[in-house]
Parts: sequence; structure tokens; C-alpha cells
Amino acid sequence: MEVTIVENQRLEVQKKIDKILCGKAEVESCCPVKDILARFGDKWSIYTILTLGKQEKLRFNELKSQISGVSQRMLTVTLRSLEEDGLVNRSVYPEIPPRVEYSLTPLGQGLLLQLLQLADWAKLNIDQILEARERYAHKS
Amino acid sequence: MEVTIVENQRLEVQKKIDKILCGKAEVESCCPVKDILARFGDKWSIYTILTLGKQEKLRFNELKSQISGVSQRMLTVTLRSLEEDGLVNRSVYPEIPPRVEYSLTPLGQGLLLQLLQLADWAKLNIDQILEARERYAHKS
DNA sequence: CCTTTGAGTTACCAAAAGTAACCTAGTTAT
DNA sequence: ATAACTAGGTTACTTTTGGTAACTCAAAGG
Repeated sequence: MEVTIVENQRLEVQKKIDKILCGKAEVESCCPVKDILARFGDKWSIYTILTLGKQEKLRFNELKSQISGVSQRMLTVTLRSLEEDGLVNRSVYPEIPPRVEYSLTPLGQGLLLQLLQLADWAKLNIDQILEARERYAHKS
Repeated sequence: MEVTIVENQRLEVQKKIDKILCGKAEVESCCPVKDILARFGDKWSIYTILTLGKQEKLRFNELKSQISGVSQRMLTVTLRSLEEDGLVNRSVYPEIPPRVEYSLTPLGQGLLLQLLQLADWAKLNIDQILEARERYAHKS
């Protein structure tokens, strides 16, 4: 189970990371990947995408109740930024009271698959992390 | 290239997400995966792990200069929390001036591999995201 | 004895997130 | 006919977090 990067892997990994982080200060609008990671690098975006993955469509208040702890304001802000990036669809039905349905775009579904992998890793390694926290708490 | 979750995949995905998010309000300390995602869900943690992936060991100021934009304070805070979670090793050499070397633990290297996949996805889909932002800016 | 050095702290200020009240406008209940 | 309810927000205000700059520590070198 122990994953270690051995030396012959390292060069490959280094090159990859260099490309991702654009270490060499590119000419124009340096490193868009950083910019994108910064976008869904906050917890509400991740939860929102995971929650939207459960159903095809979800209304605002359904999302709000399923994402425990999110405030109304932060949910709107998060959904707007995901919509701006083309990860989420927002369909407004002009009724009273209003009805708004949110769903993942194909792009958003692609990101969902990546996040599921990340979550799998988290689930697999959670015990190690909790142990490490225990150790850290005791040694200090 | 278009990734779409078809209906027969959805049930599987739903079950997976339910497990990850612990929808059914578990007895004690509900959903550790949420907790963990919240930890490296900030941008400095992601950059720090990616940067530490480039070399086996890096000293504090080397890290600071390679992670563009990070402040001294935020780097210490980020490194401490990664150390607490057992993702990063911190070795202090009792010299004057002090020398401190940081490196990824095997656990951290496992997370690095996940983040590389995420970054790959970002690189692959960046054009679509930038297009979506253009559209959003114009339509408003 | 004054400066430099690396790896931090501390104090202070700005920016982001959380809280709670308010808004809209048509439908139902009183 | 007016009051309350509805869903999906917005606005104003407070608290928490992040960023900036100055300070610390202890020994070596000038």
C-alpha cells in the first residue's frame, strides 16, 4: 500500500510539475492552471460539485440543505463562479415563487470524476492522517 | 473528448458520493473525508505539495521563492498543517543560522499523485473554461 | 560591537466568509 | 382586502482569515 516515488520516477514527475506550475515565467497570463486550481480549490466548490453529482438536477434550497453548513450567500457566490467557469448550468423558470435548477455541465462532470478519485484517496488514507494528527498533538 | 455521465453510471456515482459525504449523518465525528478535503482545499497547500514534489528536500526560503506570491506567515501556517496531517516531514538542524528541510512523506507523495491528475485535467480543459468565462462576461 | 543569516514570530490592517434581516410578486388562507 | 407564505436570492453588518512589514534569536564575520 505504501506509495513511494522512486528515483527514476522523480525526473518525470519534476518535468510534469514544472509544466503545471509554469516555473519558467511564461510570456502572457502566466500559468492558467494555477488560476484554475485556485478556483475550485475552496471547499464549497468541491462539496457543491460532489453534491450536484448525486442528481441530474437540484434546486437551490435542495442544494443548500444537502451541503451541510453552507450559508445562503456562500452558496450563491460559489454557484455563480462555477457557472462562470462553465462547470454548472443554471436554469431559471420564470414562475412565482421562482424555480431555479442547477446541474453539472459535461465539463463539470469531468471534474467530478477527478474529485471522486481524490475523495477515494482521502477515504483510503484517512486513518493514517488521523494517526498523524494524534502523534502531532501528543509530541507538542 | 466529451465526458458525460450516462444513466447507468449515475447510480454507481450516487452511491459513491453518498459514502464520501456521509449523507446519513453518522454517529460520531461525522464524515472525516469532508474534514480532510477541507484541509488541502486551500490553494497554498496544493501549491506547496506540488512544489515539494519537484525535489526530495527543500529549505524554507527555497520553498518561499518557488511558490510565487506566498507570504512567510502563510507558508509557515500551511507547512505546519501539512506536517500535522503527516503529509510533510520537517527536519530541523540545530545550527546557527538555522537550517530546516521539508520533504513529502510517503503519504504526501500519494496525495501528490492525485493532485497531478487533477492538474492534468485542468491543463486539458483550460481552453473550455476560458471560453466559458468569455461567454459569461459578454452575456451579462 | 554591529551587521548578517535563516526561519520563523508578532502586531497590525485589509479582504473574505458567516449571520441575519430584507426583497420580490403571485397564491392561498383569514 | 390584507396577511402570510413561497423560493431564491441581495444587502448591511460582524467575525474570521489572510497579507504586510517589522521584530526576534544566537552565533559568525568584519
